[in-house]
Amino acid sequence: MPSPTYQRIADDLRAAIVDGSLPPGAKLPSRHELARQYEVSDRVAVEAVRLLAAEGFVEARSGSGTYVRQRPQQQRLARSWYTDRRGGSPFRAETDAAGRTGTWECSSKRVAMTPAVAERLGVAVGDPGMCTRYTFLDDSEPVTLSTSWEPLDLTEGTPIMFPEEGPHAARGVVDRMAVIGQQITRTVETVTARTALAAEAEQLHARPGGIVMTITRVYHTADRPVETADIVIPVERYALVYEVPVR
Amino acid sequence: MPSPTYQRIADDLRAAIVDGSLPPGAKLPSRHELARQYEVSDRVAVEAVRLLAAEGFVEARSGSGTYVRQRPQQQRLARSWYTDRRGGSPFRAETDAAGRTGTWECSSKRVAMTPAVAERLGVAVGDPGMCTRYTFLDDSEPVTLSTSWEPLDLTEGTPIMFPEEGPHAARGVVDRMAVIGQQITRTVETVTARTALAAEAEQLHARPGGIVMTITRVYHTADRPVETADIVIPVERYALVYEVPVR
DNA sequence: TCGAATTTGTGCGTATGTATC
DNA sequence: GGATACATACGCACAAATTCG
Repeated sequence: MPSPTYQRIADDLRAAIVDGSLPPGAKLPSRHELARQYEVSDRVAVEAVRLLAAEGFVEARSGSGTYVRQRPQQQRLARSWYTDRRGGSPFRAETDAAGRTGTWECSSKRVAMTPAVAERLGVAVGDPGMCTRYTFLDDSEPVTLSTSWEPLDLTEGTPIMFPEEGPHAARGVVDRMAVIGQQITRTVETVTARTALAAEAEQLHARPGGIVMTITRVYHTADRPVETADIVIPVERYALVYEVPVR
Repeated sequence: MPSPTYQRIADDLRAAIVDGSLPPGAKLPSRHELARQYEVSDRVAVEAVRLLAAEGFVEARSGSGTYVRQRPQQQRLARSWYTDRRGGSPFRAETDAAGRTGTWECSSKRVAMTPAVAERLGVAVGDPGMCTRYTFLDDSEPVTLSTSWEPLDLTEGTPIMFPEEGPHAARGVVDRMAVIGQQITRTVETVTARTALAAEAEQLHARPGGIVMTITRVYHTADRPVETADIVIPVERYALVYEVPVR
């Protein structure tokens, strides 16, 4: 079976973009022009271009034209073994090093552990936990969403019970846990990717349908998991960098 | 400005899928049904469903219906500090541990270093290099593509010049470089994600437009970078797991 | 086995609105 | 303001796959 026409047109244009004959910023033929060249109806050309837009290869500007997307300079988000060496939060250390201004907003509330989170933390479903939602901002632009859970059987009644209140606020998890004698020794990060949900796209000022990477992070002491988080990062603006010692 | 209707319909369905009211395998209303429910034309319902299909939430079967996709069990691809402790290739160690059968195909050729690769390896553009393309198979299913470059000023004339020939074939890069006295001490992996190119989708037996993670890997000795690779992994089947010591 | 009904995939022509130049 | 270009929407038509009596 032959590919449908709109696929064939999209394939032609995609190939031209990938091999550089349509460089970033170049303007695609208008859909009238495409329809004429391929001898198809206007609508078919629309479908072809819409497909490329959904794939992120081009960006349509109403009234102006459709252009090959500039791949915006990705910032690097280091997640290496050495990032937590100094005090403060890893995110702040990151942006400071790059000469940018990292801030965040958050809110915490008590929750009952859901099955997925309970399993990661090795606690029972329904156990009490502290759930904190963060939005990280880089020069006022939202760049990362994070939802974290800590088991209250560890932190209840301690000065670090609320991650962002009291004398130990705004430090990283590693430092905060150290205050109550929990020495975090390792973190396991599971990285995958998917398209952004509508709510996430809005919060991150990202394209709806844009790709996000998700990190499922679990901090461990020698004895047990003590914190877990779901982290959402738009691929448009950030790449993850892992530096790993060998042997 | 209000969202277009087809977006609103897609948002409703997407939310229902994410919160579980439309579980994996569930059948979506047909486009006639959707058009009736939302009091829109047939075409608008088609666009809404097409959007969800492009995002990978649903799968349409012609003549039957449109169904919420089963998320196939993601395999985990460990990229931790300890993976290279034993001999052989990391990929083989991985599949062996999971009780599966890892094999691969590859071909090597001499190339002149391109600017992007030359920069990673700290050599001059146009310097001679050995470029090897791998397709990794897991129980005969292609799961990872990798293109690797090694500078020939290091390996020319040595027994490891061709990665997959001679007495040291089919070992990992770390072991092979050790043969010529290059002790690899660390690797830097930059992780990002994008939609698959048509050729990649075909090679990986993946959905065209499906999401792949890409890893740009550089192996370093204490002195210099000695190998770099571009690795492409379909998100459908694999998640990356980084285990990172803290402090 | 056949055929009718259903459902998706694709395509055409048209219309209206809005953004850009 | 006018020409151009994209965004959305309507309605219709037919092919191909599937389902089911």
